[in-house]
Amino acid sequence: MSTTPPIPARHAMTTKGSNREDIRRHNLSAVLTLLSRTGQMPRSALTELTGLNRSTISDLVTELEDLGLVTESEAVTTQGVGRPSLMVSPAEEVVAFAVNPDIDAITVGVVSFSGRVIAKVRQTTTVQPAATTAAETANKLIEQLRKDLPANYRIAGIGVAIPGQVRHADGVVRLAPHLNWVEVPFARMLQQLTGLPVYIDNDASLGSLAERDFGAGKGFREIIYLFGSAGGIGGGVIHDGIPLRGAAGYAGELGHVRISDSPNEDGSGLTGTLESLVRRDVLLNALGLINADDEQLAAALAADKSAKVRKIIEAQIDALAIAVGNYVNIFNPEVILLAGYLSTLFAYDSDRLLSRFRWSSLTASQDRMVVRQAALGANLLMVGAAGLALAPLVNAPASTQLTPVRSK
Amino acid sequence: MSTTPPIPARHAMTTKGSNREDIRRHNLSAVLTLLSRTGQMPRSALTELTGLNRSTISDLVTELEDLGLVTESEAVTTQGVGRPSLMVSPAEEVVAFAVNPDIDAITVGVVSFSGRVIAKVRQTTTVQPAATTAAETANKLIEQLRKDLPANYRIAGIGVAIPGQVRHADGVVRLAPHLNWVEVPFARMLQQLTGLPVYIDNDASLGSLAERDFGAGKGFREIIYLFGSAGGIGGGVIHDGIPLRGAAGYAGELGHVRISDSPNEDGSGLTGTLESLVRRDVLLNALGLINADDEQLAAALAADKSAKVRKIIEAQIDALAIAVGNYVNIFNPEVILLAGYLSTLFAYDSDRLLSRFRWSSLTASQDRMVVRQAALGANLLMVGAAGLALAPLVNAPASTQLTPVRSK
DNA sequence: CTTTATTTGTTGTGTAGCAGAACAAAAAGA
DNA sequence: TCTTTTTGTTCTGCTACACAACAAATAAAG
Repeated sequence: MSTTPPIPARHAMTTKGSNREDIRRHNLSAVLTLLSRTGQMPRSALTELTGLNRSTISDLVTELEDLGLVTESEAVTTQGVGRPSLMVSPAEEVVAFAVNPDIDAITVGVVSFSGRVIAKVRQTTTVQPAATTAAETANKLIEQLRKDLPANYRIAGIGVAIPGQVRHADGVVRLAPHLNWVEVPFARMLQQLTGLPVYIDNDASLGSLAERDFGAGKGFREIIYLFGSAGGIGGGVIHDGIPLRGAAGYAGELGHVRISDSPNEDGSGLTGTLESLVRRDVLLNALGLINADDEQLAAALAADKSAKVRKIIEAQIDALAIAVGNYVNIFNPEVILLAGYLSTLFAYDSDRLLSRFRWSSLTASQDRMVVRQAALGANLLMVGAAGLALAPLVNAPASTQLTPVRSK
Repeated sequence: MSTTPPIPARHAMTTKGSNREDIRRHNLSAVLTLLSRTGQMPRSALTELTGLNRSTISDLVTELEDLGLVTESEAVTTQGVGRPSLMVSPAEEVVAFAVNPDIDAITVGVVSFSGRVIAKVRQTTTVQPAATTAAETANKLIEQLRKDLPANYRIAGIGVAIPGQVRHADGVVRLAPHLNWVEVPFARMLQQLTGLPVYIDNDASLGSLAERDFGAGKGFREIIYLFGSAGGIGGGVIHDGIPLRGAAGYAGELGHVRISDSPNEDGSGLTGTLESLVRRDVLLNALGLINADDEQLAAALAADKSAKVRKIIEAQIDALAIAVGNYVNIFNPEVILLAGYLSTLFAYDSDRLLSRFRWSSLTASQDRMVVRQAALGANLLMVGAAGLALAPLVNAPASTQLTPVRSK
């Protein structure tokens, strides 16, 4: 008998039964997931990673090939004794559109199955686009991108990243403060314009997914993602490799968590929250900048040696450290990813952040935990949003419909 | 085509393949899970709830019966047209021991598979029992209870609820402040004494599980559980029906989250945390009580009308409201369960708590969310700890070994 | 009281999908 | 050139589920 059996990973799961079809779907999905994460992989690696039999993998890959989702090719490099294994690659012709409406611009991209951004267009807008305008602009940009795609490409759908709260039952934007959208059925609007299936979620949540699959969170299963932008602070939580969504999809509002008695208000009117204390605009102001991206900000920061600026930034780092400590206590993550403005703060004085944070969380929870800067840059939301639209395909390869580029 | 396809529940799961055995295990587990939660159930209900075929359920139930895990009996009450369905019940002879070492006493119980506490003994101790003493006492009590069990009973194992942080990789108590245990391999110690498999976890986490299965959290999949005791404030998070454990098992330290600039220290030396502001002992003191259980406290509270006491308790309610608001923003739960001392606070002035909390969390996240008092009383930890020990059996009914009461 | 409709348990058959074995193919090394 | 190693292919077998046919047990209708 084993000394101390490990606590079972899943204490209780679903009480739904499963049958042969579920197995097949799960195995097809497992293979396709591996391929979409790594780009390409020999068949022998698939057998090893899935634990399935060679003959089964052969069968699965054949089915995926028939579905047009993967291609097989002779191995170019051989790495050892024995017959070389066939290389399996995700089909480049399967793509998804990514849409990101924001205050100043609407960005639309085409992203391939393997996470490569094929094309991207950005249309700047006048202040605060109305939802209908945004949907029409997005539709126009999608049509434009669609024209340039080869005829044999197929589309999984559209993924939308929203700077706000999205109800995932029906894809309605519950509240997006900066866009001034309230209860906007954006998914439905865009679906009706484009005829494509539309998937929608909060931007920070999608960012955390992209980082998990292709960025600094690769290989981790417990991730806290904190993203600072001009609009405020958003968050995403990955638990056991899966995003935490909550009852309606609003989970992960890590910026709106109260950590102080300060009367400062954040973008949602809550006082003493992380977002109310860590403010990009305050720092820009102190540096005499009006509009600057994160690179320009970092440069200005490196140049400025004034005590005033240092004081501001240190106060913000201290606030961030408290929040990070809180999330370590709550989630016991493997890694905390700081993105955007928060990444800049971390880079400015990581020692201060780390030492303060160690002071404000339980020591046990800090075991082997790391704080990191996020890795993905400008294409973050494109990859994340497209990943959302591609998820149904990856989860159920055989039963997901794809739309040809040229509609009949 | 559907208008707006719902966001897939699981964005990405494991990349391990599955085979026929996995199906069988999953289905046996699904049936047994349903039975252990509801006590008993007709076969027809099992077919409906699992979605499996009648003949398959017949097969599964037969196997579980052969394993001695369930019994079938003629339905007593008939409720409608048609042939009455056979009633399936979890076997009463399958039990687990529950152990809960605390400052003042060690409690051990026998809990049946269906969540019934068959017997319970409590041995008071002198201050702060050393781990070895606690293990020996627990072993003695287990032997005592074991003697009284009928010979045909079988034991799944021992579940231990620890008031502290438990590393779930090896069952070591990382830190239990009130017991003054540091890096104690309690699971291994108890396993060596008893010869039974030992499972161990944090007490509040186990409390949340018990409430999910048998208490106020029944039927919910997104639960925040906050428990106030003499020792401090613990928490448990249930996400998608599964407890949130984090990288090492320390997740859910909801009492040690900083919500204020106050210099008050909590039991772990962190300042401004929920636990530092919501203190049972402070209230007891103000009421002139030395040692009182929650009932006595509530009674004293009802009798006392002094402004001083009201002020103390209102400050604590306000602090609790902030924390509750934070957790709503972070987790977007369906229900928040307040247990122990926090339940008393809630009962004292629920309106104040609710209105304050609504003020400190995002409105969207409050949609259809409820705050409730926990339902389980004194047997909470017994049921939770036993559930932990029974989990492997429920998850893999066919391949889990049970130990006979009389060892050969 | 008999007949009918309804629901459930039982039994036998069909089948999808995975494992495993045997064999062939393609590489490296002796 | 021969051996060893690794992988792909093909065939067989088995398991576990769905489905259909039938039997059993009830309530309702006549």
